[in-house]
Amino acid sequence: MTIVRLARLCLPVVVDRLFDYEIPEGMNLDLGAFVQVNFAGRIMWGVVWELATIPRAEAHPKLKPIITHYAHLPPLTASLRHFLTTCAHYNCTPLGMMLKSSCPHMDAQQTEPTERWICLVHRDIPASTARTKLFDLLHEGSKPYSDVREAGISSAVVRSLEALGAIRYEERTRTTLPPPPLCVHAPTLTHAQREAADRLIAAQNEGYQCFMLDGATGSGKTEVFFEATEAVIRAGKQVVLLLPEIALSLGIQQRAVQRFGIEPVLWHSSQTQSHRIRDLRRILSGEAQLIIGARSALFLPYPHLGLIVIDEEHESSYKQEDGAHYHGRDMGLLRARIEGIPIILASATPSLETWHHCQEQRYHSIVLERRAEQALLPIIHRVDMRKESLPKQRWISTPLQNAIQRGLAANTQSLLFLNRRGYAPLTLCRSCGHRYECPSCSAWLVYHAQHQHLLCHHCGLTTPLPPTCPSCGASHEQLSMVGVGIERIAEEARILFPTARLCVLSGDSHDKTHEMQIALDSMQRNEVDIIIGTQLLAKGHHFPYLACVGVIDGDSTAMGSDVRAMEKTYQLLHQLAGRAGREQVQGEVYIQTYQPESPMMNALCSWDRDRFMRLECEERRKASMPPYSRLASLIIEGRPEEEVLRIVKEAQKNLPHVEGVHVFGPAPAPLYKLRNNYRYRFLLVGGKRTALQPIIKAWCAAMNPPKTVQLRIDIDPISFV
DNA sequence: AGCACGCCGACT
DNA sequence: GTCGGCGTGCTC
Repeated sequence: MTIVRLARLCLPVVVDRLFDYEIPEGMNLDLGAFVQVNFAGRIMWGVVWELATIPRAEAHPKLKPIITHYAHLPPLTASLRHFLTTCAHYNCTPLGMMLKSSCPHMDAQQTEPTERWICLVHRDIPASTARTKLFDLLHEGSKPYSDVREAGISSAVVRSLEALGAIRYEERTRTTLPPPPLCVHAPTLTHAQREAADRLIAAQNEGYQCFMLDGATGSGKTEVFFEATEAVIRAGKQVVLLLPEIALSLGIQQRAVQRFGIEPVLWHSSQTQSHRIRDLRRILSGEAQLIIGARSALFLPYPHLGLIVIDEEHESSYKQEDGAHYHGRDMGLLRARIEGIPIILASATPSLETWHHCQEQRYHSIVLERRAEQALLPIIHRVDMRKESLPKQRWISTPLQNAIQRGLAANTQSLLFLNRRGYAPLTLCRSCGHRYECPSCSAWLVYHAQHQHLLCHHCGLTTPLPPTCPSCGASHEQLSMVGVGIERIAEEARILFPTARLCVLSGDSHDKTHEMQIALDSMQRNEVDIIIGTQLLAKGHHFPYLACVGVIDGDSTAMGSDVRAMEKTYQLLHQLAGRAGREQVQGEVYIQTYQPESPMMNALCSWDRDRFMRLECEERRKASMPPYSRLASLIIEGRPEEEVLRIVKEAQKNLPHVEGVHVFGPAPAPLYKLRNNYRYRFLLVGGKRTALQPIIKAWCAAMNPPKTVQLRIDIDPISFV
C-alpha cells in the first residue's frame, strides 16, 4: 500500500475549504509555508494549513503535486494563521479572502501567465547577471526572456511553451537590514500624562490587555501612546497604529517622524503597488518598526508585533462594509489577544461598547483631562427652532447670526456645520409634483449648484438639470428646491454677511486631500472668516482662530433604523463643540434643534459625557441591543426583483428557531433599490454569549439562490443600509 | 474569485 | 455560417 504525503492548502479564493496537494519527494514543508500549485488550470500561490500522510487510495482522485515551495519566504506564523481562521469564522468570510488580505505581496508576484518561466533571484544580484544565469539554466536555444524587473527580489521572466515548471535558484543568505536607530525628541509630559504613559509602558510584557485611552482633544493622547510606542520599538518589536481615514490625516505621520526620527510605513488603499511591495519587505524583515495604516494593515504578517494602537476608536469607518465585512477595532482586539500583546483604544468620545467594557472592568480605563491652559470649555447654547419661526428658505437663526457677526467684529472664525452635501436634498416640479429620482436607486437626486447638475449620492449618477419638467413640460422656473444642503447655507451666509470671507468644504471636491490642505492653510493664516462644511470638518484638525461653531441641524443624524444613531450624534456634536475656542478665548457653540430638552442635549450642554453614556447604556439594556446583545444581519440582494422576493420567501419559510434568538424581518433595506439591485434584510438578535454565526450559516445553507441573488452575512452590523 | 463550458442574437 | 454575450458550475 503506497502512502502519500499531502498538504492541505489555504488558497486565496472565495471557495471556503482547504484543498489537498501532494508533496513531491524531497520537498520539506512546514505549516504556514508558501507554495505554488495548479488550481483548476491556473498557477496560484497558497499556504500550508495542515499536513497529513494517508494511503494513496484514500487521497482525492485528482490529487495534484505542489509545483514550488517558496522557500525564501518566511512561513506564516501559527498565531497569524490562528487569527485569520478565527476572523474568517467570526465574520462568516471565506478563509481564503482573509489570507488574501494578509498577503497582498503574493498577488503582485502571481500575475505572470502560466506559460512564462519565473526565475527568482536575490536583489543583490544585478539584473545582467540574473539574465546570464537564467540563460545558462535554460540551456542554449531557449526562447528569449521578455523582461527582468527590479523589485527587491527581482524576477527574470522567460516566455516558453515547452515550460514544465519554474526554474528558481535560491539565495540562502537573505540580508536583513537592521532597524534604523530611533532619534527621539520626547516632549515634556505633564504629571498625568507621564503616569498614563508609564502604565502603558509597564504593560508591554504582560500579555494581552486592553486600554481605553480616554482624553479630550488637546489632552495629549497622541503623546501618551507615542511613549508606549517608543518603549515597544526599543524592545525590538513592531507597533501598528490604526487610523480611520489615513489618507486625510497625514499629520500624525509627520508627528511620528519628529518624535522618533524614523520614517513610519504608511499602509492604505491609495498607496501604489510598488510601494506596497517595498513596505511589505520592510515589514517582513522587521526593518519597519512603526506601521501607520488603515484597517487593512491589521492583517499583515508582522514577525514581531508588540503593540496595536487604534486611534479614534469610535469611528464607524473601522467597519468594513464592502467585500469582507469586519470591524477593524474588534479584529484588532482579536489579534492582540491571539498575539498576546497590549492594545490601546484611543478616543475623545469612546464608543459605547468600549466604555461599557471599561465599566465592567474588562478594559483598563486611562482618562486624560484637558491641559490646564485649555480648561476653558466652550459654552454650548441650544437654539430652540420651534420658537425661532424663521422665514421660508432661511436656516440660520438669529442667535447664531448674531454670534457670527460678533466673531466678524472680533476677527475670529466661525464654523457652520451641516452634514448634507449639495444645494437641496429634494428637487420637485411645482406644477405637477414630479420628483427627480435616481433610476438605479430608491433615492432622490440632489441638486448641486456648484456644478449645476443633479447627483445621486449613492451610485454617483449625474444628469444636467433638464430645461423643462420631464413629466409635465413646465419650465424650469417651476422647479422647487426643498430642504437645505451645505451649498444653500453658503448662499444664505453670503447674503447675511456680504463682507465675510467664506470657505465651503465638503466631500465633493475632486482632490479631497489637496483641497482640504489649501483650505486648512488659509484657515491657519486667518484668511477665512466663516468655514462652511460637512462631516469632513468634525475630525482631526485644529483651527486656532475658531471661536464659534454653529450646527444647522442638531437633530439630523438621529435617523430611525440605526441603534447607534443617538450615540453617533452625540459623538459628532461633542467633537464639533470641542473645535470652538482656544487659550484665552471662550468658545461658543450654537446647536439648532427641535428637541432642546432631550437628555442627550442636556448631557451635551453640560459636557457630561459619562452621563450620556449611562443614559444610552440604560436605553440599550431596555431595548436588548448591543452591548447587551449580539446582532447579525442577513442581506438578500440582487436582481431581478421577483427573484429576490422569491428567495426572501424561501428564507422566511426556513426561519431559524433557536431559543433566545429573535429574528426580525424581512424588511426592505433602507435603500431598497441600490445600483439596480434590490435588497431585503433580516436581523438576528441573540444574547451576549450567543454565537449567531452557526445559526445564520445553517440558514443560508438551506437556501439555494440563483447566481444573480446573493446572501450576505453581516456580523455586528453598524449601519443597516 | 476566476475560468471554462454552453446555448441564443448580429455580423464577416 | 461563426463570433460573442453572460448564466451556470467547478476547482484537490
